[in-house]
Amino acid sequence: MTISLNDIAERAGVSVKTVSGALHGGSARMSDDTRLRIKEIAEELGYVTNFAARSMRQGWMPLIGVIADELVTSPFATGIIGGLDSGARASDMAVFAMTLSGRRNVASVLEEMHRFRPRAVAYAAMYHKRVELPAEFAETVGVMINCREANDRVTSLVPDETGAALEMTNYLLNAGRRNIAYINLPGLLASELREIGFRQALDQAGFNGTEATVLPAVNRAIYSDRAQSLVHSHVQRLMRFPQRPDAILCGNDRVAMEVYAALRRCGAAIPDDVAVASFDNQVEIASRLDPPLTTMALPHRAMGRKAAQILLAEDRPPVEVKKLPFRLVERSSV
Amino acid sequence: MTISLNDIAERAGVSVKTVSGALHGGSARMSDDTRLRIKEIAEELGYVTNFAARSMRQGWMPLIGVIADELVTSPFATGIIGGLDSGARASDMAVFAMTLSGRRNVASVLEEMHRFRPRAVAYAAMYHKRVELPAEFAETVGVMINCREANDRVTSLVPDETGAALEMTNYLLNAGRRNIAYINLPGLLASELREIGFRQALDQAGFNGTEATVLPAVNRAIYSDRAQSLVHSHVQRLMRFPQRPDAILCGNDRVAMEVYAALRRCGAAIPDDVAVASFDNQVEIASRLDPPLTTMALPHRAMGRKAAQILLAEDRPPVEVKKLPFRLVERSSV
DNA sequence: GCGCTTTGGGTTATCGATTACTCACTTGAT
DNA sequence: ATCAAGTGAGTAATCGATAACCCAAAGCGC
Repeated sequence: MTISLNDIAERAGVSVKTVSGALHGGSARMSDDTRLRIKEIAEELGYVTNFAARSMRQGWMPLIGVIADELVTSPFATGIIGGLDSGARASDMAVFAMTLSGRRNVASVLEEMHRFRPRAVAYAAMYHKRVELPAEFAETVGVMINCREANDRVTSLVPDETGAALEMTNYLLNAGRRNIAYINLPGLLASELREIGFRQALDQAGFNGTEATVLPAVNRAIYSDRAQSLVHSHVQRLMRFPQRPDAILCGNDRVAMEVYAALRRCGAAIPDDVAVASFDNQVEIASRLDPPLTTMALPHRAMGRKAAQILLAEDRPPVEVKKLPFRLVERSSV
Repeated sequence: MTISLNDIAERAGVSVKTVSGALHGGSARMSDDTRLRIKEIAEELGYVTNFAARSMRQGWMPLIGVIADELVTSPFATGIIGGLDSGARASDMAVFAMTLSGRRNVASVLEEMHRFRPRAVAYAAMYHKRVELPAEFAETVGVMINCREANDRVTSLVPDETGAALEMTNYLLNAGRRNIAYINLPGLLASELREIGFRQALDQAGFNGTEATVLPAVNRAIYSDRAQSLVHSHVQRLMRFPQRPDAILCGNDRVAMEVYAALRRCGAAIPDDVAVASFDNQVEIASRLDPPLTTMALPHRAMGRKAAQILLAEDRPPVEVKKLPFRLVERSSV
């Protein structure tokens, strides 16, 4: 049997309310003497608050629910959940994640979640996308993380893809690179937005299109051999151009990995002959490559923390789409 | 305001107890007519069970708590949490994970967890290790996943490292390989146990030690250049041996990745000249390598599922250490 | 000395679901 | 016709923490 406030009250010879006040209500009126004595007894008996009981009165459990659209364990989830967790902990809340896997749909997972009466619920996607949320849940879900609700009826936190590409391209330009190729992953929302930023930066710098090249890598199965050979052939062709690129910007770190291999085969040195830069900062890849890859880190942790802030705010702020900045991680590939 | 049984009872003109019986108590005595009518009203009002309230009587929430010793997001966690989740769902339980990060110790995280009154608690490690659990928690934690309690006072589920190495080595022997080198990662529990299996298999096959070689890779920072060069130099030396190995068994998939690169530099073909095999089945690596890597898959999912079974069993089985078998994933590197 | 405020703490109702107990009304057997 | 068994459903207590409300004693100004 677990210890309850009642057990402590009995032992201390006071009423439950006094015990409750002593342990939780910081400002409850009582002598320091009583408070201290009660705390000691609680400690001694090994009392642990029963959140379920408390929630009967509060109406909610100190939980932030997260509906994740992939198993909560992609390398990308680390940052989101971690940020959410640190933001939640600041308000003595815990994060409770449920995964949208197999044939479970949003509606059923949300209902399952609501059985636990979380204080607030967020929806998190593993990669930047648009998500169609059934209309009746637009109010239930407080924040979309790493995704936008199809009709923007819910506050969304997404990476500022375009801004990141702008920044990274300018970084390459500032490093003296003039002939920049961009190997993209078509079909992904992130890629499309990054491409916009890339072009913007070149426009602003006064370059016209002919000096820059945008080439597609393969979208879906980036593990397959075809993808690899596609990047390889792109790189080979690029290196035979009269105006050989002096920098290659990659859609993400995986593409960069293939570009590294392709450049090595062509005998091009990184960064001396060709600088390589990329997006995501998938640490296992980026810091492992030789030379270590300069890349824009996704603001996963920041999105998580910000989400907690928004969800736990006193008054829910108006719906908006917040674009969070990437962080430039300088390694030695530029 | 959320809907309660009371609201439904009022609307249906019956008592709460009848509503409770109709919705949850499968065998409660009442006319099908009443039951159906109540269910319809519940549906219409959007009733969602309040687990907190239910738990007041049950004494626990339908939760399986997991204390994870790393952020719940290593690629290895996928299987454990996923298995746990599928096992839990079969009993209408949810998985509630908390991470042991920063300066939070087991005691404080366990207390935090107990506030939610989970039905059972498991401890999960991200890689196979021994864990020192404070004595007072040996009874609180029901199962250790992927780790063993220092004094084996708690039922543990761990991968059968030795058996896996035995099986894989025999697989190589059956494939006609006779000169097998093993490049190990010293200092890791898993590696040491695998090495035992490797030696056992050779012994059983009647080989003496001279024909097999066990070489160390670097333990900690396997991303560093030194590690890479260590493996490289091992491989180079091996390939110059009079009795050149025809197979290299690797401590894990990362080591295999480096071995691939080293072999390529030596001009050795996989698997024609040298077969390569490994452990873990880190899919992102193993299926990506060229040729795809044959490796023993860690039983993460199985451990998770088994853990749920044990935790939710009617009567807690006696403490034991269960070794779960790996699964041989045949690709084309042997 | 009287009434008024402050301090310390008790009483009791409440949140929502469950359950032991009770009760009224049918049936069916004797 | 009467009693026993069975059926359908209500009553009220309960779980643990909290909060509104109440009360007694002490301190204070006049």
